[in-house]
Amino acid sequence: MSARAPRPRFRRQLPAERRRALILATIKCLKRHGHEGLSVRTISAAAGVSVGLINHHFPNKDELVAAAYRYFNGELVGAMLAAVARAPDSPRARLHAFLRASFSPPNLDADVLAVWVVFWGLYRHSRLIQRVHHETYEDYVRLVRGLLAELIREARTGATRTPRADLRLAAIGLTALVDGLWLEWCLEPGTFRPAEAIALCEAWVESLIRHPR
Amino acid sequence: MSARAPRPRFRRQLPAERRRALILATIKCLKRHGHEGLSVRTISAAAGVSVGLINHHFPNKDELVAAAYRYFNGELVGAMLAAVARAPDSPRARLHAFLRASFSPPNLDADVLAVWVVFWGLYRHSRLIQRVHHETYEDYVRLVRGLLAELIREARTGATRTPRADLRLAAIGLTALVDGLWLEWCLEPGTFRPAEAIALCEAWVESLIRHPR
DNA sequence: CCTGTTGTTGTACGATCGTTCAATAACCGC
DNA sequence: GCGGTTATTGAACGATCGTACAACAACAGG
Repeated sequence: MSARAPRPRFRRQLPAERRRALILATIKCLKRHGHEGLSVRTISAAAGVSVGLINHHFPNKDELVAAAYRYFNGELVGAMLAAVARAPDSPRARLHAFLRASFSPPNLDADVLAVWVVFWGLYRHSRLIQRVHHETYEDYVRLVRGLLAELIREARTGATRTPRADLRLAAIGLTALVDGLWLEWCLEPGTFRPAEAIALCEAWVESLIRHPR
Repeated sequence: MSARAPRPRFRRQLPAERRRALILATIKCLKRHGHEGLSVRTISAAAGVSVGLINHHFPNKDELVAAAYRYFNGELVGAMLAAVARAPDSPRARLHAFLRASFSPPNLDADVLAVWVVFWGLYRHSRLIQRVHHETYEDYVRLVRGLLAELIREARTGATRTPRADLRLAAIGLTALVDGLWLEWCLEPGTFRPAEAIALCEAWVESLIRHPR
């Protein structure tokens, strides 16, 4: 009665699944340990696999990190687009939905900032990261510009003329304000509430439309 | 005729001087190589000294990095305070001087951002960096709040009442706008000119004072 | 049940990391 | 000039890094 139960020591998975699991583990390590979490041993341990598996699914560590960056970026932009798409069909409601999504979990999180900081640090010295950035950031800029363009177009139906240049500067300013507030909150969550950040942004846009320069 | 010229192989320096040189070398490496520049070998090579000297003047690498952070922070805040002090004695002139200093070299520099990014990345996991941050950042916040308080006090001499809460939110918003624009410019210097950033900030403050919420 | 494919393991390697420490030599005071 | 102080050097250590690779084993198709 050799009731052998040779439970398999590991489970084979399709490359796509394993790649995704490794990407998720990379982000988890980044959140937990920052830049120090970016080692193949830390990541493979978090994924519950051996060290060598990373180089089986990715040509090298940099490619894994770049894939994680692409995934992270895509999640953010996707959440923003989805939030805007769910909003009522009015320029103000869409902007509000965008701001609400910007200043709520899972984006408004010190862990998320920690991940961004690491990616920013890699940006200057990694062609891969630069390429991923340019591929994904454009969608975000287009979204912000689109939201503002709607609002300005709506306001322009009146008598006030609004020159083209305003849209460019407005988008730059709104992006800066959102990013700056987001950064500030993540660094020191106690100093203001998310609702106040949204109010600040909406007030800025409002004054921009009512008193164009 | 033994015209021996036994030129000394190195020059002894006072600990204070050497420490300063090592701090400057650390910042230089951070600018040039980012997080990868943070190794005792890279730093000592940049300073033109041997590896062992770092541990003679600093108990360990983390203390050197923290000292570099303190120096870097001090330089920034010092430059801001000096710029404001040099300005004409009017609230608007002082704010303008602050903004001009924020959006000019040496602060407005992608290299400087690279250094900040590394320090931000260390912030969460290093008690030393956290302590230095709290010791130095307070001066900066006090400066911004002071500038805004002057402006609001001046505006309040009229009939409009301006509740206390506005100063807090105003400082938060201005800091966010400045930091966000600064970050944006360093990441992509081509999209707008420093003068436009200053104009955006001043317009924001202006609308804040004229139309308090 | 056997066989081929290939996802997975774990060791090994060379490089680099931060730190230690004995030896060295530059400079000051006599 | 001659010691004494100590800033400075450079080799050595153990730990950890990313990658390569041969051996193993899980699963599918016959």
